[in-house]
Amino acid sequence: MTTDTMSIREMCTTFNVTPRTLRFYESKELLFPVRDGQRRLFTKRDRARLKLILRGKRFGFSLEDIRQLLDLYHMDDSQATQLSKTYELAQRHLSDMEAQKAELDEAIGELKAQMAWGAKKLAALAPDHSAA
Amino acid sequence: MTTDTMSIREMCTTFNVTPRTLRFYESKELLFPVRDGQRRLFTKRDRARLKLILRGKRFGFSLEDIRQLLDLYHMDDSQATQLSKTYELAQRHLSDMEAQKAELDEAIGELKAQMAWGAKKLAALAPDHSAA
DNA sequence: CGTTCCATTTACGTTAACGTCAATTTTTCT
DNA sequence: AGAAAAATTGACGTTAACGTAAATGGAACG
Repeated sequence: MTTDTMSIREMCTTFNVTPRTLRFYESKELLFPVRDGQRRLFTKRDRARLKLILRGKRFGFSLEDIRQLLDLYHMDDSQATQLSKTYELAQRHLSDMEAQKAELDEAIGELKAQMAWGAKKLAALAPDHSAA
Repeated sequence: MTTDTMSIREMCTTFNVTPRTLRFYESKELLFPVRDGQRRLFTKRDRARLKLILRGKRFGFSLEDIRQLLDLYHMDDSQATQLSKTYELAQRHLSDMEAQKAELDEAIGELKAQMAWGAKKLAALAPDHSAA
């Protein structure tokens, strides 16, 4: 274990984000890199958080939503006063996600049906290429 | 069948959107209400499209993405030249959605695990209320 | 027939999530 | 040491997806 921390460049290539994005997330208190003089060093914790941030984004959560959810993932025993509040927030997000899953399943089914229709149309328009 | 079309107000209450949103979608060519003089009348087709628009939004698709997908859903036989292109777009979106579904399943599992941890902490902090 | 209500158009404002550019340090390489 | 490369801090710009306000125009109602 040479370092255990990563430079901003390493973070960018690893997670495919820009430096600006990492600084922005720090300014929004989503990440807390330590400092080596002026330079940022991202810890394992930052990496874990960033993974969750990027995942949350893919699900359409706002950064502010994500920031609050991260509190649940990284809550330690000392700061457990807000735990209950955070727990409720997580409950709501879980409901959202399960509803989203159900709808996603339905949408996938519908899209597949439409694509079957489209494939049929395509076949009708170009019957020559069927025996390639 | 008294009307078969809906006023902008009816649309708003039915779909829980603002008039501005409907006009905005029309300006972006996502909806095509007919006119009664100046006033918009939304057809059954508009309603079907709006449902898909709102669903797409919930999945994090941009309006431009959605606009192109709507072409697949509402493509008629005459305008089938672009069908192949649209079909490929739909393929990509379908892949995205299935990947999203897989990730969503995983995230739900993780969030549930975290919540179990949180519930345990909560129980440890307030052991008195267990026998209500 | 005047007023009140709803719809329309035009146009500027807003928020989130960064992008981009400039001016400075700070490193790193030779 | 000196030059090039990389990091930092402002600060203004940008895009998407509407919000909001002002002016105008029918129409419905007592």
